[in-house]
Amino acid sequence: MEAAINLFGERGYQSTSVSTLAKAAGIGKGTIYSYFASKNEILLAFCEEELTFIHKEIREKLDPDAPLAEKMLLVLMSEFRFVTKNKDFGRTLLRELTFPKEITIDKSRMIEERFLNLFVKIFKEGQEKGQLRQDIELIITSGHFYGLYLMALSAWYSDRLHTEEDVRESLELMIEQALTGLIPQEMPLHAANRNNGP
Amino acid sequence: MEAAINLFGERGYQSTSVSTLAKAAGIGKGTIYSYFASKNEILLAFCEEELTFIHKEIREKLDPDAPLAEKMLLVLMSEFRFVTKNKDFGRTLLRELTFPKEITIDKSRMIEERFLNLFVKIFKEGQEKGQLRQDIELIITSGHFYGLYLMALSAWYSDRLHTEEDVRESLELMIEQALTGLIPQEMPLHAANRNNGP
DNA sequence: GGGAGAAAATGACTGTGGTCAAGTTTTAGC
DNA sequence: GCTAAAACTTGACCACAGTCATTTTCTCCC
Repeated sequence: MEAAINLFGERGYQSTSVSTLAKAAGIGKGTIYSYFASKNEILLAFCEEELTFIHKEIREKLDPDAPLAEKMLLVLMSEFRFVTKNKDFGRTLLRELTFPKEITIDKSRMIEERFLNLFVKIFKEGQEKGQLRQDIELIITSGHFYGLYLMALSAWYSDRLHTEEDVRESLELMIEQALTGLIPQEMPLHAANRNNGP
Repeated sequence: MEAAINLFGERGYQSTSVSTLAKAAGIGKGTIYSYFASKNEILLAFCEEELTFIHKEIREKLDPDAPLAEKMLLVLMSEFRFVTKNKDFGRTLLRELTFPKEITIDKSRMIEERFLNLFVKIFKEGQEKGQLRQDIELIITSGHFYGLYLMALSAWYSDRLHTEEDVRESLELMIEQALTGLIPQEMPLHAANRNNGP
């Protein structure tokens, strides 16, 4: 892991071969594969270590009295900044986290669960403060926001959003939409659904 | 492309090597790389062909008078079924579509744009029928729903949702949340935001 | 028809992730 | 202290994606 952090930091993830990594760590290549299921899993393990640190940092920055939208934006943008600090690193990590191979499912889920738990915790506080509906499943709501985060990342990787500022704006809008809802606000849901004309 | 469709169908994407594909097509391997930037781009090209067909099918199934939530669920589930028909195929495709390498950004964006346009079209109809707020940017709303779709797929690939039925239920809940909003419905946004206790 | 130059096709070659049979070290029982 | 089994380590080896110098084919003008 030490060697991995150094080499990935210096030369990037893609251009560090497993053989090089093994040599730097002073062990055989095969040994690496008896501790990690694939090269990508090394990345996940690295990410898991970092995440502890990042999440602590986020918790410190979080103002408990801030509006829910502001809290979520802070969390999502912090994660965004971390994961896109290096483009290749982030892409590989996200690919493996979001659409994991069978071989890395366990590690992937463990990491994603950390995100989701952080979300759930924030939403629970929100519910207690009356900022959030009581009749929703928080795990679904967390998934909802995780989806917005993925979308923003995807748009950034597809060059549809060019800068951090673009990402922030899009997230802000999507969060606002998620909180206030998309149907016309003066009209209850069942009426809106079957309305056939302006 | 013909050879690709056959071989990917028979042996799967991962286990079809580019050399094999070239031999089957009766051309040299290098020739393939003068038409496609990478092996993954062949997949994207294949997907683009299929998408025309899938989208036509979706448009036929869409009841124009159905509630918005129902329409979106139909669209998202159709895409889900298509992309997860074969697990490996879908994973590689989604990885490349959602977090593309520089080399495939163009093709990726072209495909994603088709999705988003389909969404925008549906939302525009929704706005005309008064099912949707007038004061929202439809492209952001489309992104919002694309995010929910990605989340559902991710949960399926991570084994957090096991069956198609699980995916449908989660999507249904998330769509409902997106439409009706997450803040308490009798309370306007600005009041909810700074409320400090139940 | 011929020849020169552009365009397209090719497959031997390279570097990589991942495997596994053989080799080495540790552990446990006597 | 000795031995046998269990646990761990290893690097030669494999299959594959992607490259590029060379060869083949096409194009167009005289």
